[in-house]
Order: sequence, then C-alpha cells, then structure tokens
Amino acid sequence: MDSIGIGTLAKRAGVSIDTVRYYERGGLLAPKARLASGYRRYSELEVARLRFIRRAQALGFTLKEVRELLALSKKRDVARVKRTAQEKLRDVEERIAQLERVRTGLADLIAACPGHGRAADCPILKALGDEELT
Amino acid sequence: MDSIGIGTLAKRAGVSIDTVRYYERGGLLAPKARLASGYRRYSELEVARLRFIRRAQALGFTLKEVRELLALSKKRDVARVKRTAQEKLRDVEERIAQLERVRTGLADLIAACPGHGRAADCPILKALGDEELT
DNA sequence: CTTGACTCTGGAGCGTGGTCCAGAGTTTAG
DNA sequence: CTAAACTCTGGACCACGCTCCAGAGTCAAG
Repeated sequence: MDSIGIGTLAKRAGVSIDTVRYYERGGLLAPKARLASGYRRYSELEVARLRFIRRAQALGFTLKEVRELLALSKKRDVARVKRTAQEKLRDVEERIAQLERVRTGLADLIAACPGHGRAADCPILKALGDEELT
Repeated sequence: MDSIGIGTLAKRAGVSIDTVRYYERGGLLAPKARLASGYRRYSELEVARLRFIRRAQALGFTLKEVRELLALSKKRDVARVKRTAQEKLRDVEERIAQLERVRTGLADLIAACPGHGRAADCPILKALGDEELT
C-alpha cells in the first residue's frame, strides 16, 4: 500500500498528530480513506496539501484564508487566487509600514535620551506620560 | 469635580467600558479614585494613558508589552528606561525583517502568476504546494 | 500470541483580547 | 420623588490555533 498513517503524515509535514486532526475538524485536510478500524490513511497528495497549509500560514494567511485558498484551487480559479495573494501582500505591507513608524519613534526617543540624569530629562518617559509615541 | 466616570473615559478614548475594566484587571489602567459607592473616577491622566495603550496596540504591541512600557515610566530609572526601549527597538526590527521576508515571498509569487489559465500554471499554488519559498 | 507502538474519540485547557450578561446598587435630571 | 441612565461584581462566552488527556481499541514485529 502506498498510503501512510497519521503519525507518518504528521512527521513528514512537521506538525503534530493533534494538529492534523485539528485541521480535519476545520475542513482543511481529510484523509484519503479509513481502515475498518477507523484509522486514517493518507497519500502523497495529503502530504503536499498539509505542507501547503503550513507554507500559506507562514506567509501570513489565517486558517480561514487557507481554507478559501484551497477551495479556490479546487475550482482552478487562478485569477482569484492571485487576487487573494495581492490582498495579503497589501496587509503585510501595511503592517511593515506601521512597524517602521514604531521603529522611527523608538529610535528617535532613544537617540534623544541621555541615559542618565533626572527623569524629567528623559524624552521616553515624557512621551509615555504625555501623548504621542507614534 | 474634575474627575470623570468610566463611561465618559471609555467614550473619550474610543473603547468600551468592558475594555477599560479588562485593562484594569490586567494591571494596565487603574482609576484615580473610587466613590464610596465603588464607582471608578478618572482624571485626564487616565484618559491620556488609555489613549497611549490604544496607540501602542494599534502599532503592534501586545498588552503585555504595553504593560512593560507603562511600568518603565513608573520606575523613573532613566538608564533602565533607555535600555528597555533599545530592546524593544530590536524586537521591532526583528519583526520588520520577518515581515519583509514574507513580503518578498508573496511579491515574487504574484509577479510570476499569470492570473489566468490552469491551476497547474499558477506559481502561487505550485510554490505553496511544493517546497521552498518561506 | 504477546508486547509495544500506534491510533481512535470526545472533550478540556491555554493564552490573547476582549464582549456580554444578570442582578443589584447609585446617580442625576426633571 | 421618580425614572432613566449609569455603574458595580463575578463569571460565562467568543474566536483562534493549537495541545493534551483518558480510556479504549488496533497494528506490526518477534
């Protein structure tokens, strides 16, 4: 048989068995078949699918979005897959821009702080106590 | 009286009353005083503090991190404040770097996707399904 | 056949960041 | 004074993405 059990699947995709079952409950990944005993059996296809899920997650997609992505890929709707990826890219870019504003704010405060002396002279404390650490 | 109730505070900071109490449970924001009835009273200082919490959150800080930032301002230890701010800066820079890797991965995939045709031709699905690019 | 590894189900628990509710008491405007 | 609006506490509940557990059954090697 070219089918594998849940433990092997999990190991090959680098996730836990519990995670595989969790994904199944969420409609993300169904076993190819079940033995009479109820044991799940998977093929290479499911290994690839599970890795897909993990990679998509690493790119910032939520499981809900991954579910949508998988549905789209079943329909072979390439245009919508691309659009979804573009939306995700915009999300990521926005998060980067926000974080860069934080970085600038923090760096400015650090540069202006003597690191000693009275608290009143510390621009970091001033920014926290007053308003505008953005 | 120059003090305000929880409802006014919440409204002025754009959060719900429940959120204010939630922050209080988490040690982020205590009322200036309580009436004999137990009603919380706040001053302008708390309004500013609550707004600070929201801004920091909007910029990607968790409540735990916000709590640390606020604790810093109480300590009035300028050297320590500066050092912690520097650590925070490194955190932020690390997060930016991670997100930039995600952005590059997504952008490359989108650029390579024709946006039409068969699913087999879509590099987004292919790259996620196969291996590499994370 | 025995033993140890594996798998099953259902449900609880975790951390984050809240939201919502009941039932009671308080404050305030008319 | 009355009624509306406000606030109190404590605890339940939500979504997310897992993780862990018990207790029972199954599989594969020797």
